[in-house]
Amino acid sequence: MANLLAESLNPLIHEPAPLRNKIMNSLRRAIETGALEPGTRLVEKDLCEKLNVSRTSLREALRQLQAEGILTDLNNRGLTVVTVTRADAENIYRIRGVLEPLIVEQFIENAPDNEVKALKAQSEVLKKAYLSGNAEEIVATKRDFYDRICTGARNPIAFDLLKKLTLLTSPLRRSSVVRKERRSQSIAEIDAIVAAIVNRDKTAAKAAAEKHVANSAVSASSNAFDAS
Amino acid sequence: MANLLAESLNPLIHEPAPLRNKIMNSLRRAIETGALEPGTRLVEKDLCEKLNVSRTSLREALRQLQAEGILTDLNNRGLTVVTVTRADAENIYRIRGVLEPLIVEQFIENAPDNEVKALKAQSEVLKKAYLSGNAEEIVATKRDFYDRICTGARNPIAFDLLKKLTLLTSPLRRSSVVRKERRSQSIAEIDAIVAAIVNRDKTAAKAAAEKHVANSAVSASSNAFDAS
DNA sequence: CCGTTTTGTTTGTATGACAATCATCTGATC
DNA sequence: GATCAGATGATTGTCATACAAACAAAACGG
Repeated sequence: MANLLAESLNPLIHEPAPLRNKIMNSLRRAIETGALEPGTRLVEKDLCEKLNVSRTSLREALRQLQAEGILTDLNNRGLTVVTVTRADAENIYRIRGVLEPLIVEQFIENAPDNEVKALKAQSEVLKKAYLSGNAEEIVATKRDFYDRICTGARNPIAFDLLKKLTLLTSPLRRSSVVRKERRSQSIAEIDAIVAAIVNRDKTAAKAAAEKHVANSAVSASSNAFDAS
Repeated sequence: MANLLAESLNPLIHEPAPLRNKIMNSLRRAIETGALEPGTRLVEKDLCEKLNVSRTSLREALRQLQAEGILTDLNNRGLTVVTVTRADAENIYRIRGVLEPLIVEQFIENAPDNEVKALKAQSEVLKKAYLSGNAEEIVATKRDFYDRICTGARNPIAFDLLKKLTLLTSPLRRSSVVRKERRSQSIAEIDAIVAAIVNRDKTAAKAAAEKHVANSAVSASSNAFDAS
């Protein structure tokens, strides 16, 4: 019980993170969850009051998010949550379509056996999560899965890029996890990736990763743009 | 003469860009040219005095550059110009090795004939620049060449990523242009890319682009890390 | 109803202030 | 002379306030 308590308190106690980082995380999460929809205008004074921070700190956080591409400049009239057009989405998925195979390739090159094993285990957890139906659990588990691959690939720069890119399309993907057909498809695709990784088969793994991205793309895209 | 004068004054006259953007550009250029070497600590007060700006604006610019990865956090002790390790450099070139072929592919898909023609023309200019020997001219011309490809590819997001990635490795590449062997090699590689593009041959163009990145990688890497 | 002026809102920039943190120097003690 | 504690200083993090500039919307006059 002491463990549980410590675990739940640790993140909050004596958080030495600069305030602007907390602000960034807060805003990022809000965008990720849809609390801040694309196109929403961000008025500094309002945010200051809601977050209870000074304009100075808030603006620094905004600049950082702006540089990440999540917020976009609106003339001289402040910032808005970026609206990802269909063309943007296609471009993002094209990029992911080459970055994720690269990550998988580097995972095969650099990850020791125990990490491969752990990845396989995590893929089983993910499979169960897909079947269980809990959307939040799916998202969390999938994130863990991806983190393992990216960390194992020993390419933090690509990891960073992918995080930013996926955040950009999070508004598109939000409702996409729910669809049952896509779920079983995802399971098969992930199985293929993991299987190829276990065999240390780069070509197959890259192909599987690319296919997975391509399918995610049509799923997210049809979800966000075709629906009327 | 009026033209020359206007050209050199234009960037300064009535620039409605926010001050922080000017600061960013100034710092970026300083890093690019080596005036600010990797590892240099950035002290806010000093920079304020040198640039004649307030700490508020400066800090916002710093946050933005930090988000771009050019500046890195040093504990709680301010910012430094990022030092690209050998591993980092390899990773960056791996990423460029998949992004640049993608861009070339999208150029073939999306660029109209007149842009292809203009690109070919620009490649001739670049070739001449390589032979002339003027380092600054080479860099400027090459940048123009790249800009054309990236713009023609209609993928501004990838363009943006590439700009940031290449800026990161600019300290490595700086002395690399000078070497004569690399120059003639570059000419051949770029010719191959352009030729494939003119033929609208995706496979060949991607292969040529990948090869070009790979060769740049060994050149920059041997230059920066192997030399003692 | 349209064009102009006024007003209000919001961002951009600057200044001054203070707390917190970390580095370095200093001095006392053994 | 070495080591440790405390004093000192430099630097960042955060805040409140102020004002100019740009822009939007409302008010006004024709």
